[in-house]
Order: sequence, then C-alpha cells, then structure tokens
Amino acid sequence: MRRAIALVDCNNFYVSCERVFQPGLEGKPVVVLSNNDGCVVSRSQEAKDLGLKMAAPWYQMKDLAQRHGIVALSSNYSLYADISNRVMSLLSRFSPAQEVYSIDESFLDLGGIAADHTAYGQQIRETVRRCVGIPVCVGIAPSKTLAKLANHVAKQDRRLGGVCDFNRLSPAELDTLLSSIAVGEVWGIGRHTVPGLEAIGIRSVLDLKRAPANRLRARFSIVLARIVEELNGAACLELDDVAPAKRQITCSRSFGTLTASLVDLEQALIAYTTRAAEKLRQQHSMAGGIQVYIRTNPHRKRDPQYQQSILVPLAGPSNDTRLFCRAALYGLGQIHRSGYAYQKAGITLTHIIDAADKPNTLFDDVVLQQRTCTLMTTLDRINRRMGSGTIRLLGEGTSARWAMRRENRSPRYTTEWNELAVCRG
DNA sequence: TCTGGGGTCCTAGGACCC
DNA sequence: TCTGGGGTCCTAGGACCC
Repeated sequence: MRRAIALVDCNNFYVSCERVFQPGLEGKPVVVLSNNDGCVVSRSQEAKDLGLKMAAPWYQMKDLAQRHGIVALSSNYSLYADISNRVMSLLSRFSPAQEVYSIDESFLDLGGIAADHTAYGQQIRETVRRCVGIPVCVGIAPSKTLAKLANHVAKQDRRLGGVCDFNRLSPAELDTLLSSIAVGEVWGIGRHTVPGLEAIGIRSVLDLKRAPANRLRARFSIVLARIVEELNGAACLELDDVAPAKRQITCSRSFGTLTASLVDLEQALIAYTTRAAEKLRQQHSMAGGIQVYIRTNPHRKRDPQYQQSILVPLAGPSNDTRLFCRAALYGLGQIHRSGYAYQKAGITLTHIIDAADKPNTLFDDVVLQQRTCTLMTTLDRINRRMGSGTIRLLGEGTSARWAMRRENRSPRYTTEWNELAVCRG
C-alpha cells in the first residue's frame, strides 16, 4: 500500500495568532515584524496581495504601509509558542505518528487511517479552526517532499478548500500538475541551486522528478539526489516522531541600539548564555564548549567594521550556567576590540552530549558536581514557577540599555497572569 | 634521484529550512 | 535612525595516526 503522509501547515501563522485575540484584524492587511521591529516575518493574505515581501526591512516598507493602512505588530514569541503547542497537541489526536517539524508545521502519518484522506484533512482543518482559531492547510502524498508540495498546492488553489491529496491523482494528472510548478518551490531547493538547475534545462518540478538522480548527485550533492527520489514517491526521509536532542544551542540578538561599551556586551552575553544553558538542561544535555560571537552592523558600510568569534573549550562537559558565563566572558576578552559600535552578539553551546553519557574522570569532584546539579535544578524550578529571570547572575545587570525594541507588541494573552485575555460585555 | 595509502576526526564555510 | 533568530546537513581540507 502506498504511504500517506500529511503535512499540516498553519496559514500566515504569527498573523493568525494575533487575529485570534484581535478579531478586528480579520480582512485587514497585517504584518508581524522580527525582533527590533527589523523585518517582515509574517504577512496576512491582504498584505501579500499588496506586494509586501517576506523578510523585507520594515523601514523601507513604511510608506507603502501608511498608504494602505497596514497594521504592523512586534513579534510576541511567548504567545506564538503557546498557540503552537495547542495546535500540535490537537493534531496529535489525528495520527499515532506525528513529527512536529517547526513552530507552525507538523507531519502526520495517515498510513493506518482507513477514512477517506481528503475528508480526514477537512476534519483536521475544522477541528483546529474551531478549537484554537487558527486556519491550516493540509497536503497529503507518499513522501514528505511531495506532501510539502501538496500543501503548497492546497494553499494556492482555493478551489481545493485547503486540502490537497496527491494520492488521489493518476500519475498523468500528477505529472501535469508538477509541470506547472517552478522547481524553486521544492523543499530543499534554495535560490542558489535554482540557476544551476535551470542551466541544465530543469525548470519545473516535473523536470527535476525526471532527471537522473545519479548525475545530479555527481554534479550537485547527495541531498539533491534524495530530493529527486522523494519526488518519485520513494520515502527517503523518515518521520521523526521523537524530536532528537539539539546538537548545538544558540542564543543571539541584535541590540536595540549600537553600543561601544564592553560592559553592555558582557551583560548581553551573560543573558544569552543563561538562556542557552536553560535550554541545554531542559533536554538533559551537557556541552563541552561555548562559541562567542560579536559584530558591528554590516549594513553601515561607512562605519569601521569588525566581527570575530572564538570557540572556548571547557575542561569537560558541563551544564553549569556559571561556568559557561565565565568561559563566555573569557572568550569576549580575547576577541573584543575597542573603538567599534557593536550591533549584535551571541553564543553557541557546542559538543553537546546526553548528560547520562558524561564520562567520569579521576579528577572529578563528585561532591561539587552534586551541589552544582542541585543548584541548577533549583534555579530552573524557581524561574519556571515564578517567571523567567527571577533568579539570575548579577553580571547580567539590571539596566539592559542594549535590549531590543518592540514598539507594538500585543499582550501575552495566554502565558502571563497580568496580561490575560478577558471577555468584557 | 627519491617523499605511500588509508583511515578518522575536526573545523570552517556554504546552503537550506522556518 | 531603521536590515531577525535558531537550527540542520553536507563538503572540503587540514591534522593526525598507523
């Protein structure tokens, strides 16, 4: 029997989240901006129709926005993450095997589902809409890559009512459809690969599907060869229903204003390191190194530019925030140069292993390790219960002059007691 | 005169994703 | 004035080992 994989993808996710709590935004052009209100990262259909491009710098769009009354909101990630969790947990009821692929997408294995898959897709859409208020589209096909394409078709062709099942098409009908889609729409084919493919006559998805996989492997990469096999219905990519532990954990931010101050950089790095270490402990891992990164604003061509990073190895794997912060500050001291206006800093925890796999050495201080473990567990528990940042390192400071700008953030309706949505009237 | 071959591990950089 | 953040995988090349 042919495999059936569904890709459920939320429409204009961040904008849709905002509309759940502000129904007045329905039918209006709305965008959500990235941190520091920098770029457009989510657009309502009305905003797309006005020609607003994804990732466009917002300050360049302001004229257009004013002319058409576009509503611009700062991003509110705690709200989006919470809505996402609700959507994903609803979706899990529709299949025994679910892979949460991103904040707004989930693969479901419909293999054992006896129902008519198109009707089942409609049922998924209605349930999510009714229970969480988010519109979604569903694509169904024998491989993940084809399911992504089916979802693309479901979003484009409004006659389909939001669900597209490739398995219902005859091979000839599917090929006709694929011949009408540009090759750049395929999952994994980015803008750097498209010109190379076009140069050898591959323009449509059908062209790519019919290309010899082994020649593409030699000329491009094994990744592209796998994509071709997936387009032919062979499922090379498995459904990962348990999220694997992250192999690196990054926390980085652009500052709200440029800064030349070493103290600001130190405070920012301590804040980012603290956050990354929390994530590390959440997945029960330890890290063996920390990479520190600083840079000036590359868009300000006339300013003197500087960027540098350094990997600071630790004596052994650890999950101690204090140790990571010391290492981060040491790394910063190595790469920092005065006389520059810094725009961004970040850290990455690397060489991550499962905490249970930590090798013991002769030099381990077992008592100290126990105390560290207790301290970190307590720290996490208090911050989870009383709010992030309730207990933190002094070095993080209290002023955060460098903190990001979010001029139009909506309330955290579902995750903060004093910002709850209240029904009036 | 003349400088192997095979393997592993690590890193940097590129490309891609959302 | 103003240009996001967090990931993954692959490849090439260097260091090192026997």
